[in-house]
Amino acid sequence: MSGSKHSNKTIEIGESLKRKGLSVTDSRKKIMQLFMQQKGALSHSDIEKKAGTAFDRVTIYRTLQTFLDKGIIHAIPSADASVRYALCNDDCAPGHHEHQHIHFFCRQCHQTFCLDDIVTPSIGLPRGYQPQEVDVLVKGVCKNCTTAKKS
Amino acid sequence: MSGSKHSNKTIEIGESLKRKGLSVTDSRKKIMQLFMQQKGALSHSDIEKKAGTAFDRVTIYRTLQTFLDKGIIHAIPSADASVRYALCNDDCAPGHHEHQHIHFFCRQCHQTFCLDDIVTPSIGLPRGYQPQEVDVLVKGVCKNCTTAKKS
DNA sequence: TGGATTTTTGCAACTTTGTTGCTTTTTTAA
DNA sequence: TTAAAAAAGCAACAAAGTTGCAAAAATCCA
Ligand SMILES: [Mn+2]
Ligand SMILES: [Mn+2]
Ligand SMILES: [Zn+2]
Ligand SMILES: [Zn+2]
Repeated sequence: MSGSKHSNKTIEIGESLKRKGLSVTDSRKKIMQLFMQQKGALSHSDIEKKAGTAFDRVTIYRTLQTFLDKGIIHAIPSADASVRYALCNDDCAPGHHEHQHIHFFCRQCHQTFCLDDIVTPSIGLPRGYQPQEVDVLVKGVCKNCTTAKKS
Repeated sequence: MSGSKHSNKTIEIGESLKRKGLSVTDSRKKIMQLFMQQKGALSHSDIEKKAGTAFDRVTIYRTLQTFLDKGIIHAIPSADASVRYALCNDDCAPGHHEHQHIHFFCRQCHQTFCLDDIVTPSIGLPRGYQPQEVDVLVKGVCKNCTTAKKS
């Protein structure tokens, strides 16, 4: 961290928001930063905890919705009613997400990861079913937790 | 529900609950029946609507939890924070669900179906990741909606 | 079948999560 | 620098989920 008013990263984040057609505000910068710092995905309540009292709950809801709309983040399905979000790294556009990667939920550290290099398989469906999108969620033990245990 | 008349189905449902080691109550019979009548999966609120004022909300929560624990139903992941449930038709045991099938969410009728004949693909993961379970959720247009449109 | 024992239910009170309308503040663009 | 537009904060509300406890029902056994 330099002593100057703006680090490079802050400038980058601001630029990135502008490129998506969004005005640059403290909460958007902060939430974007949280996603960038984070290896795993974040839920609403994760963000609330990490952001502390800095922002109103409502602002977080609205920011997440905006980021979803603009194709900045995507929602990751889960079976426990707690949706998590992660940055889109493909070129997702406003109104259209295009993700081919799968997600991994670690039962040990309870983090969810985007495995960007693992492409979703094509699924053979019964006659009449028209697929538009495939979500794959693998549960197990993640890389970090596996190697941590070994040593 | 406790009249003198018992249909075959009612007896079957009671037997089925007993086999799972559960006592037979009105709410469990009713909720079990709803799942059996239904082609698609049911959310908590679906059940609340269909059951009307017959049961307390809390009873529905507890019944769903019990059915999950006993391996009678399974939870289906979704990206919109509304978990749906469907009957297990494999031999799921208390404490252990074993499902190999995929799920299909129809964007037109908003129903979720178990495609019991479509087996989950095996996914090649990066080194260090240990998979234990694979959930596949395909979104698109279901068979019913496709054929309905054609005619 | 009756009645003690165990289990489940309903209720109330509460927490958490999510939504909406409105006012003030901040950001943007001229 | 200022006017217009957008976002944030606030409050009030609605929906979803949890917990403890007393009443009701189901099970068990003599
Ligand atoms: Mn992802
Ligand atoms: Mn299923
Ligand atoms: Zn892990
Ligand atoms: Zn359909």
